[in-house]
Amino acid sequence: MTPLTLRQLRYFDALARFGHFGNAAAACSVSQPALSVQIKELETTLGAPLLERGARPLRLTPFGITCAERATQILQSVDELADLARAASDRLTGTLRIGVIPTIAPYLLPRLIGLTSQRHTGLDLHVRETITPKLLTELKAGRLDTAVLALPVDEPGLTELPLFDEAFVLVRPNVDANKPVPDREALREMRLLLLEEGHCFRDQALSFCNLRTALPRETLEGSSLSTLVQMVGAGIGVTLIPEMAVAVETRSAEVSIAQFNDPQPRRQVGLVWRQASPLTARFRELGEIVHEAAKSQR
Amino acid sequence: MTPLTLRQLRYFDALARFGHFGNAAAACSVSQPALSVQIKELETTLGAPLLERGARPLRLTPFGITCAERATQILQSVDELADLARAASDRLTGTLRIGVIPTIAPYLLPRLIGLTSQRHTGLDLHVRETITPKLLTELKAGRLDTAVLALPVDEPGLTELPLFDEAFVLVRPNVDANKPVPDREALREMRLLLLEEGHCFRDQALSFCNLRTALPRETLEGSSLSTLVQMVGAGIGVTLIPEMAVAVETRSAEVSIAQFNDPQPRRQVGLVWRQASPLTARFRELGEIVHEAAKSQR
DNA sequence: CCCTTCAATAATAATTAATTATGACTCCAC
DNA sequence: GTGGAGTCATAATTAATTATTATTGAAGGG
Repeated sequence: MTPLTLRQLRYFDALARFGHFGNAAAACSVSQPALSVQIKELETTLGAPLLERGARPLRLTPFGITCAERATQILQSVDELADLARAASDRLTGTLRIGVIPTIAPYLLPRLIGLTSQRHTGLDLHVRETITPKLLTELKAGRLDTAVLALPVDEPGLTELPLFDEAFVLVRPNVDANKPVPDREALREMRLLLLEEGHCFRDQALSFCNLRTALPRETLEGSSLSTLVQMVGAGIGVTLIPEMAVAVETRSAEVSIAQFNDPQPRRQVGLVWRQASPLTARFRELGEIVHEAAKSQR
Repeated sequence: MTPLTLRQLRYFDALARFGHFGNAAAACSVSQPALSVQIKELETTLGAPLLERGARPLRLTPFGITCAERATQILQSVDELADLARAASDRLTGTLRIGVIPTIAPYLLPRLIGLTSQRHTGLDLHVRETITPKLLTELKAGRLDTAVLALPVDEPGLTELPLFDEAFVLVRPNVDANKPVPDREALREMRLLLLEEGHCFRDQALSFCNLRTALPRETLEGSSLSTLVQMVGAGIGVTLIPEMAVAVETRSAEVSIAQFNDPQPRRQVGLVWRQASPLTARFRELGEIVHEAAKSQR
């Protein structure tokens, strides 16, 4: 009887996540037959079918579901073993999979990558940019090592390290530059441009205005801060952006920036990782570097 | 970079336990160089030394000790996975979602649940009672594992297992007990009580009378066989019920039961499941039990 | 010292897993 | 139902990994 291999568990884990042989194989960087064969091997070894052949969309058997959960857990343990090894070395080396939310990534990453490549030769940063809930899912599943996002996230099993606070500033057309800065009530009467659903920055902006949801009449949604600022430049409305975005975003748009009077809207940016990760000390080190990279943008 | 393998962990686990390459290799049924090479591979992959070379007796590095513990734990999880598979495939256990049509459910289930709870401790039956089309939809969507209903269903992708045949009997008021049994033509002239639209039993009864739809003038619809029999008892008309319902339904009603002369109306009861389901063998086993449970009602 | 023991290395054989090519089956649209 | 796209399984072959045996180098004990 052939022994169980980690390779089989890796392929099966991918298959369970993608629900598709071809995509799972691509994710594992192998051909589809290679994955097919290994899955069948795994079924033979375990002596029980993992999925219903010939059913589409792909369906796992009850045992398959159990097995996939267990496989994921085993693979995570194995990854931690590798982390453990890295933690034993005294520097930040190897591959580090880091997630960053879209309202931070473009302003932080260029400088962050610059800093780490200077000081930490041997560190290979893999960056994933997406919204907070997805980052947290990936993090907990062990597909990311750490993430830079707005605190608090308040998830059990995750450690948060606050790095710095930053204010949100008002972006309005140049023609409005000399008008008085609106307070939160006045802001509610203006056409406020926001990021689309799912971005934490959107929620923070809304909460500053004491709104729970957007007022459909008065808002317009964009997929990046850059888009929003361009629209402001075209006179369509006003928007908020974090301080770290100011330098980049005002470079190519005819807009005026204004600080709010107290109470200023703010967000806290921090680093998050799995509490159980053996790389905790390395993450704190990384936090320093992220902080430094962000500082130069503000 | 070569990936971590379970084989490496197995060898290293043995090495840590025996403290001796030769003995560890023997325990793994491989030659000493084979183990040596794999251990070195593991060290390369992890990027840290696991043991102090050139020391005798063999000494693990601090990281090696941690690693050995973790390896043992991982190997244990993998073994558990194999156990899980055996438990899953050995007998009919776990949760089984079964659908039953309303003209079978009340007569089959009490005894079926009795039998399974006796013989298959560990089997958790989830029952859903509804009409055939809905059962088939649920089945194909994977929200049911199997269903007991009247055959044929003739759906692609589903397997049918005939279990038994049963006749329909005539239910009429006690005062009619000594009248001759009507044939199908005579039945058309009587006031025939039927289940409401959607029940396959209704269609089977109509088809016996050579009718495609009910004659509105002469029929009355009920939502359960029990209701129909009660109405017969009140002298409102006559109805048909399957044999398995006789014992239960005549207990509390003043009605008389009569067998039809040939050709008798009949239905075939069977079990249906997704062709692709790996539980086929278990379903056949379940079929036996359903058959037995039904037998005792007839 | 020499001898024994142990682990590493080298050359080669065996095994395992990959690739490409192809076939079968399902689902959908016409 | 017929044709086509999509999806997974299978087959033949090649590439890779892992094993074996034979041998060497290094350490410790008489």
